[in-house]
Amino acid sequence: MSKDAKRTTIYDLAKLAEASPSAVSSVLNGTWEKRRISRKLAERVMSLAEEQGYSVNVQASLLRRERSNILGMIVPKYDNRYFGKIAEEFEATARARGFFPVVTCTQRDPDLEFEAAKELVSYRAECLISTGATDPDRISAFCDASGVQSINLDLPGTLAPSVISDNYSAAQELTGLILDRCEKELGWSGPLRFVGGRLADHNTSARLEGFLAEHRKRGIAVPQSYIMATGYSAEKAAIALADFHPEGPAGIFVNSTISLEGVVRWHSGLARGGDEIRYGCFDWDPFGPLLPGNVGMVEQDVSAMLTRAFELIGKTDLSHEQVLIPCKLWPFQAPLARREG
Amino acid sequence: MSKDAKRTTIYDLAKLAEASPSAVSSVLNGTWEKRRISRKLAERVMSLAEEQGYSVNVQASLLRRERSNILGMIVPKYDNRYFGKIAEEFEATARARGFFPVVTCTQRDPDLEFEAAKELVSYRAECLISTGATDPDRISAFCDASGVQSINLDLPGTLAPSVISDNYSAAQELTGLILDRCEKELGWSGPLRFVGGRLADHNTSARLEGFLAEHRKRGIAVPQSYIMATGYSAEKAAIALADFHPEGPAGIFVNSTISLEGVVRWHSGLARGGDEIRYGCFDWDPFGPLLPGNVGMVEQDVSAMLTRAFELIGKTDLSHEQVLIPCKLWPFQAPLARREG
DNA sequence: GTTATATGCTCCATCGATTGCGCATATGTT
DNA sequence: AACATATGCGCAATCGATGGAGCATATAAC
Repeated sequence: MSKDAKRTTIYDLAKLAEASPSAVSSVLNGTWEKRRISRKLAERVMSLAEEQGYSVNVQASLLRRERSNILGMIVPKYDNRYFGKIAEEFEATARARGFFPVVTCTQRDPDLEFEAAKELVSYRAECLISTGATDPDRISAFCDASGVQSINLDLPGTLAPSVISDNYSAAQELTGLILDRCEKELGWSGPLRFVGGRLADHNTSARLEGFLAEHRKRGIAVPQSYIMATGYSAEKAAIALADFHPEGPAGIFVNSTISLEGVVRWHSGLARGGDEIRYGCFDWDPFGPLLPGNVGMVEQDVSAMLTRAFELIGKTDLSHEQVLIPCKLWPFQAPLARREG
Repeated sequence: MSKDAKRTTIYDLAKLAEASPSAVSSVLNGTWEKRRISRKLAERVMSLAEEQGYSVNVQASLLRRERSNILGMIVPKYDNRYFGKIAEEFEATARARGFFPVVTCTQRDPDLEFEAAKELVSYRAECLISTGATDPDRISAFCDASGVQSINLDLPGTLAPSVISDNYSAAQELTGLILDRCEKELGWSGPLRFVGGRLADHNTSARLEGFLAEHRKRGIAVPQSYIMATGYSAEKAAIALADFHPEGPAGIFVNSTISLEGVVRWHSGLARGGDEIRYGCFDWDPFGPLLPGNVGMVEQDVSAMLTRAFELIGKTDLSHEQVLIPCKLWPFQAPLARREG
């Protein structure tokens, strides 16, 4: 069975079953009742297929029907829970709806993103979801020219509908939480510092706006130097903070878990122990609640985002609007008083 | 350009270029010099293709050449850095070698694993790499019957070559590290507890052997009740430890970051503060070094594993042996003495 | 007994790209 | 002038599956 150089085709099965290839084909793709094939022949063919280890040649099948069933997704990285969850849920949902999901990871590299998109278009994907793409419009334009639907997730574009988190509101809430906790636990009232992300990036700028709005609401001025959007890198966050040796209380709004790594590294290295530091992070990680000084995290609602994105698939009359999905804010308890234990 | 219901084909381009479809095809797939097509025609075709936004129909192309260029990979989850890195590096390496990587995440579900494998075989993948598959032999047997090569990564099987971490040695080293640190910092000499993983699982049992070997070497007996292989879940690890209220020093060997979450949750909730607890984890996470009590972690050498796996692709004369890849042990510094600061 | 209707299956063109073979025309050789 | 070789390209079969159209035979209706 495993010796055949060539794989079993419907023609082989047809010979064995003494039937025509079209009968075999219709049995195997489930249209045999519509095509009035007898149950007897159908069963013969199916058991032969089983026996011979037959599996359709998808390439041939897809060539003939003009549908690929492929759903493509581009994600920048797999190095945090957010994108990991997106990929997992996307695959599960796609499969549940009869699609073949193909997820590809493009390392935040605009050219790689575009190459991957082109590849997925070559495979005649039904729809391409660009997640956190650095240049979503370039991808949408290309997809458009090839008649492939595209949808933006996480970062918005102007040439396709976009499903994104409500960064502004959640950032404002998180800022409020950190300020409240600083007030309550340290008797100190800001302003906070903003660490991580890229200002050119839509999400970062929306979060910064929320951050500033909450300060404004409370009548707190934020010095320019407090905004440290150092990119998505633990090192850069740690370096940006390296010269910061707080003498008194301080608070930080951390943008993404990757920056959080840098902040926590800095924090744990503080000579004075950093007991008077409070921070919160716009992103979720299961180790977050265990980090000293962390007052809360924002978790983006991946399920809701994907649900909305899937609703858009196949729709053609789309206005290219942004769909905003609220986030969940997880406040953490004040740390157990270790020192007094 | 975006109005065409049908996508541009080589026949359309042939008409526009006043040439034959075969000439167009050879220009577009790079064989035109071998086929003695003039540079002049080639350039005309290429610019027309660009202009028309042409992209090959991979389905048709792959049907004709009997090569798919698809490299499939099955991973159980994207919820930790290990599998995330595997997926990322697999994709990058595959792309660099001219393959089209398709990674699919199967939620540790044996049936889903098998379905995904069947799907990839239908796509005529050149080779399927099963990572951490719960039932790798079932997949290998199926692939074998269809003439598709299969390779096991992370967990070994008997029907295909397997590239796995040297769990035994690394576990023994990690056990030694934890015991040493308990000795040095707490003046206590074990035995340690073993938390997380599944005993039926090859990796867990190899790690447990290394764990026991190191104890044996030091003449330390490990009570049966100290082995708590509660599965891959933070909750279960936390529950298993819930009744454990150490009065004196204690040490834990934690199997995987997912279990580590549970251990750390338990640890941070200890009434006495858990200052006399030391643990280490067989797995890597960037927040690890920042967790109090964590003396070190084992990082599996993803690059080396994938390099070896890629070397096996296309080889047919394979003995189905296991290739062992050494891990890296990262010892962490003793925590800065916060309390005395 | 003749005309509908149902049943069960086959024939064949088709999807788009690839490639062995071969036919012209151009250039070189003696 | 006659022949050899090189250049440039087209023809047509092929990969495997699909599905509209149609052909027998069987059963029902009148």
